[in-house]
This record gives sequence, C-alpha cells and structure tokens, in this order.
Amino acid sequence: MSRLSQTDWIAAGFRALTTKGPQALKAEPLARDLGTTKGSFYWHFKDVPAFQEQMLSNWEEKATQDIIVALDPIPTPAAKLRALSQLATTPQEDCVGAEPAIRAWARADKNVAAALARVDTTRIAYLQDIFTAMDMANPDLPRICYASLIGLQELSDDCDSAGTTPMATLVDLMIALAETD
Amino acid sequence: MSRLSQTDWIAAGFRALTTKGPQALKAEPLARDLGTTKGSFYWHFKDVPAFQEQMLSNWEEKATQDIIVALDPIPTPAAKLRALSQLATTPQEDCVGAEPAIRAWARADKNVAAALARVDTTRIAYLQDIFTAMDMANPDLPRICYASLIGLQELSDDCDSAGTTPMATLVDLMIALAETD
DNA sequence: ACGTTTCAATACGCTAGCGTATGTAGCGAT
DNA sequence: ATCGCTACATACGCTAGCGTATTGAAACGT
Repeated sequence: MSRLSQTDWIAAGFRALTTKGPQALKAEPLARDLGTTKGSFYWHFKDVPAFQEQMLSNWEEKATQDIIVALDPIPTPAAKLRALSQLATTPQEDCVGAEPAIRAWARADKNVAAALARVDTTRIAYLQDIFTAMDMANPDLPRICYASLIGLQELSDDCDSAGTTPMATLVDLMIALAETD
Repeated sequence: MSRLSQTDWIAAGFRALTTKGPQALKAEPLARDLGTTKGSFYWHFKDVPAFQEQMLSNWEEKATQDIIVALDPIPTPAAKLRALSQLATTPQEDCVGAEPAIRAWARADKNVAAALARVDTTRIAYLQDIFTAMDMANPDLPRICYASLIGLQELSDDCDSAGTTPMATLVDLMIALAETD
C-alpha cells in the first residue's frame, strides 16, 4: 500500500468507525492506522468535516441503492421478503455492514442523522410497497420488519450468531398472515 | 442548584449522553452545563472513567429491574406482552429512555458493551419465559419482539411519533399466533 | 533525462480537555 | 468567634488532535 487515494482513506474511515466508533474519525489516528502521516490526509481532503461528509454521502448512496438493487429483480413480493431476511445479516463489505455504527454516529452529528433518516424512510416506503402488493395495508407491518432488522443488527454484535434465523421466522410469519387474509 | 451531589452529576451525564453522545461525557463540558467548574467534578469522582463507570452501573441496575418490576405483577403472559408494548415507547425519565444512547456508547467502550450485553440477554431470557408460558417454544419469537423494540426506539428519534402502534400490532400478532396453535 | 505533477513527511502554533495542587468560601459544632 | 470540614474555584503543566506551511520524494509525460 504505497500510494493512497481518497478511497483508501474512506475505507479506513469505515473500518475505524465500526471498530472504534465515531470519535476515531480523526486525521492523525487514521494516518497511523494507514502507516502514513496526516500530510497525506490533508492532501486528499480539505479538513475533517469534509472527509466525514464524503464518507456519509458514499454510505447514503450505497445504502439506498443496495437493497433495492438486490430485491427489485425478484418477482413475487413474498420472495422479496425472504431474500431480505437473508440479506439482512450476511457479513457485508465496506460501508454497508457499518449500519449500527452509522446509527451510533448519527446521535452526535446532525448531518448523519439527517442522512440516516432519509435512508430509513426510503427503505420503509419500499417495504410498504411490497406489503401492499400482498394486500396488507397496515403500515405497522413494514415498520415492524424494518425495526426487527435494525434490532437484530444491533444484537448480533455481542450475542454473536443467532442473527439470521429470527428474521426468517418473522418473514415467514408475515407471509403466512397474508395468506389467511 | 447551589450545592451539587454525585447524583446531579450523573443526571447531567445522562442528559449530555442522550443529546450530544458519549463524547460529551467529559469533566469540563459537564461542569459548564451545570454552571460550575471541574473542581466540583474531581471532588465527587476520582476521574472521568470512574464517573462513567458509575453512570453505567446505575443504568444497568435500573435497566434490568424496571421491566421485570413492571411486568411481574401482571397475571397472564398475554397481558404482560401487551403491557410491554406500551412500556416500550413511553417517554421515560432519567437514565431509562437513554437506551439508544447507551447502545451507541457501547460501540466505543468495552465496559458499556459488556453491561449492555448482560442486560440484553437477561431481558431476552425473561421474554423467553413469557413465551414458553404461552406454549411457544420457538426461541426466535422473543428475539423478534426484543429486536423490534430496539429498532423502534432507534427510529422514533427522527421519524417522530409512530413509535407505539407497531409494537402493539406485533404483540397482537404473536398472541393470535399462540391461540391458533 | 528532466521538469511537472502528485503525494507524503515534518515542523509549527493553536485549542480542548485532563488531572493535580492549592487556594478559598460557606457552614455546623462547640 | 473560630476551628474545621465540605464543596467549589483557579492555576499549572501535559497530551492529543487540528490546520497551515514548507520541504522532500516518487511517478510520469514528452
């Protein structure tokens, strides 16, 4: 890793964010992690806030796209839900998989909170559509699904394993509910 | 507020934690919030880590007790679950109601993470018991409930309102499921 | 081959917060 | 009234990180 690019710094940022939290998003510590000095950091980025904003917009883009891209080609709504339940807790690279960390970060930074809120409402709306396609109008259902997903992500950090099955169970439960309507 | 006690500092700590995040748990900023100086802080506490540990143990105690105390006197398991769904998103004082903030804090501090993990497993076990009392052995169900609760807490910050109904819907769904067994 | 561009190291002054040491105001007891 | 204890204020040296400026070294085009 001789020469660094913006992308390398951003990636290191997400690594630091997930392992050490938002307070690790500083120029000099990141430089140490990358085996270089902050001279490089301030070449690639105007300052620390600018760096963070770039991390954030990277994440927001990917976070809004990823689920939609993964689920859109799937034909039936029920199958979409099932796919979602797996996609939820698969070990993901890069900035996705950093969701709990982002959620933690949002509590200390208004820009992050705003971006996260946008992503959340977008995803819930998308889920809403899937449910209405199954003739389930109740707006609580997509919220329950999404909230479970978030909660399981938070739990899977420490109570290791046990991440994927509950989500699958919930989805099956919802689908069964749709069929008895 | 002429003379301060440890309790005042702890309360200020939770206020700062929920509004500004863990990085606000420092002696001098807290002193400013309380209209005093760090001279007082270092009188009441050995150092910053000691202060944080005390916040944490206060929270852990209350967090493990509160739900159990609230639900234990309720006779039937179904009624317990219903009570839980309200208890989840009622505006709570003090250190309870700071749960999302604690969860965020846990990502940066191993002690916090450990305490949170203890609380989580305790609560899930308690939920597990309620479900087995309704002849629902599947261990995914309590996890789903608890994860939803966590997720809704995280969401209720920004997507304001809309906190309480989804949880009630989920609980009703579970109870209905129990009766069709 | 050599100048230009691109990236990185180093040095500097600055601020925020830490923890310690010591000073000082209020108040209760005798 | 004053002694002494509790609770806070102030001052000091220290470290971590910021952002700037200047210099140094690769990489690359022509």
